[in-house]
Amino acid sequence: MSDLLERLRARGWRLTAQRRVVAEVLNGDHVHLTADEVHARAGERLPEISRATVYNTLNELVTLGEVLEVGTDGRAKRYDPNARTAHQHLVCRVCGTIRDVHPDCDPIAGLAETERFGFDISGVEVTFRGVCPDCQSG
Amino acid sequence: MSDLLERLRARGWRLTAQRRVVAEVLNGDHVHLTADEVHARAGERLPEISRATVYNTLNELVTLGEVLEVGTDGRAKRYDPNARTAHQHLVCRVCGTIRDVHPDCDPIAGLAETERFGFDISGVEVTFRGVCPDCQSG
DNA sequence: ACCAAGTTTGGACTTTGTCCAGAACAATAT
DNA sequence: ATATTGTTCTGGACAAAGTCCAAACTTGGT
Repeated sequence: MSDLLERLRARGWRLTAQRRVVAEVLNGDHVHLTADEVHARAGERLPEISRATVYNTLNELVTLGEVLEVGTDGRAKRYDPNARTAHQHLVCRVCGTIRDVHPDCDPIAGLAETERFGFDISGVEVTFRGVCPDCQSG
Repeated sequence: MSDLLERLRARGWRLTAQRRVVAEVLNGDHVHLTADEVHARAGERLPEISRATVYNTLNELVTLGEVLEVGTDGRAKRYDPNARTAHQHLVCRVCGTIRDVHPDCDPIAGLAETERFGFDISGVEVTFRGVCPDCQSG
């Protein structure tokens, strides 16, 4: 459960009609829409919303840390509202479906000191690649 | 050492002048050029090479499995000739520098059966994010 | 030398995303 | 209620990254 609106309201973020529909459209589990999909779905509820506003809002949400940008495998960025629980992604090589998965352990711990090249490491992204059940039969 | 040309010759890949310069330009350790950088450098040696050819060649190399596409954090894709040794990437959040790092263990093993959603998993990409020594002083 | 197959070219096109100036919209003060 | 001020939204122009395509060119085999 990600309750994005809840969190935004709690932060005192100015909630306009446009921002509300963007947040509503993004909310949920295993949701990973592209900016264009967000624009299309937001447009169903608020026909006049502009692409620029969708992009601006998504970027603000990312900056706030309430939404994650994920797994551009060459195509458009996708946005994941589930930014509060550490998780990784499992992506179907055929159809592009994304599932959230939850690691047992912290992958940062697996990186030896000698392999850090003096970097100050702040995060890690793990993307598992595979073929989903639907695409295996094809 | 990645010896890309060596490997390509061994596979009997038709080695034209254009393909040769692309492969030469890519060769090395910790090399992660964008398609545009490859085009620019290839152009120094073979001025008439076209962008389309560079893209075609890079995509073929990726398909062959001799080169990896990496870490488009919103910017252009980068190409890594070191596709034969399992390794992961460490990316500077400030300047975008990429270093290759070598994990101790196979991260796929860390994904529980119940978290696989029926996928047939074939690979994993791990990207560590941080700030490199040069950018820490800034 | 000729043919067939594979490669390269350059330009047009598509997709994804940013930028900007002006219009519209809150929220607050008068 | 009205004016003021700062923020947000809009739509269109723009830019970057990459794909597509038909025509021209190479290459290897006979």
